[in-house]
Amino acid sequence: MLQLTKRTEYGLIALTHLASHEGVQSVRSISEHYPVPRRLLAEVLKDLQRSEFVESHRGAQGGYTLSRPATEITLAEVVGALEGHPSLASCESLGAYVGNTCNVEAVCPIKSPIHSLRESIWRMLERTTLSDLARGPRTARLPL
Amino acid sequence: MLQLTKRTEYGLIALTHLASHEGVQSVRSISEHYPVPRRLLAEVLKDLQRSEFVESHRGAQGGYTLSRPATEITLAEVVGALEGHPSLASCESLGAYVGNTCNVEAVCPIKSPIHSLRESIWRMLERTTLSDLARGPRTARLPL
DNA sequence: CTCAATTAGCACTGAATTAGTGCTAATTGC
DNA sequence: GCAATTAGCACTAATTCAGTGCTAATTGAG
Repeated sequence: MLQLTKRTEYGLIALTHLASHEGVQSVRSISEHYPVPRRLLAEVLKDLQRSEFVESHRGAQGGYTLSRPATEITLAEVVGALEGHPSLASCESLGAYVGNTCNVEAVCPIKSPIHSLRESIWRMLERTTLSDLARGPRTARLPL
Repeated sequence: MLQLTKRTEYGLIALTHLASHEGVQSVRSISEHYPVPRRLLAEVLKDLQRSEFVESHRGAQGGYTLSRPATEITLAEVVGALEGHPSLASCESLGAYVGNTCNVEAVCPIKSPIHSLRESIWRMLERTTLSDLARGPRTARLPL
């Protein structure tokens, strides 16, 4: 289904929030701004900490901060960390195709085109940073 | 998971096959060329018939043909028909957002950017036709 | 006119993925 | 000490997806 998972979506929301709000932000304070299951948001932030997109501050008054400038965090990195690099079509990965070539008709007819499609999507994600998202819904003009 | 479903993949393979093979092609004859579950391919072709991408010819010697030139069938149409237009982020569809605006922070910080992301992917799909796929894996240079 | 090949329809099962929750421990400012 | 917070991990429930079973209708060929 050519679409991002909720986790990724929540992750992007959280990161964007961090990008546009100074200081340590707790899960509670972030979740108060968006209609998002707090608990799930917490899980995602833990993931983002493990992937080192954010730094965590434990204890009371704790929370998260971005560990890098928003201009240096690309959507490709975030999406890649939260849901892995997509293969778009299975013929790109393996299974039906042995030794990287279709085992019946020499080469899968759609393999390479689909591959370039994915590459293009990915390049788009690589060109878009958190600060592009943080610019806000009205002014945002993504570099696509 | 930013990736196409098997059904879509099979559909694209079938359509590409039809685009590069003259005359009526039965599910059997198509499936003999690719490592694809015949039965599932048949289901997908039925869908494609309902969406009027192909014309069916019933009875012995029956099968399918493209109902339009391959140059006029875009990936966007096919993907849209087989798996619906992706909303990418759930805040675009509904649920959390009432009346098209986020009910907590006026506007979701990622809504519009995610929206443009999706639009961009979609435009990419709209620029790619079946004949681009049918050009074959080696020569294919998608108009991206 | 019969038969085999084929599409049509539709429901179903099982697997995989995703969404979301429960619980407890560790940390830390106040 | 205590309340707020992150850490970790396991688990359930919901949804989506892949694939199959079965039967009817159609039609060209012999």
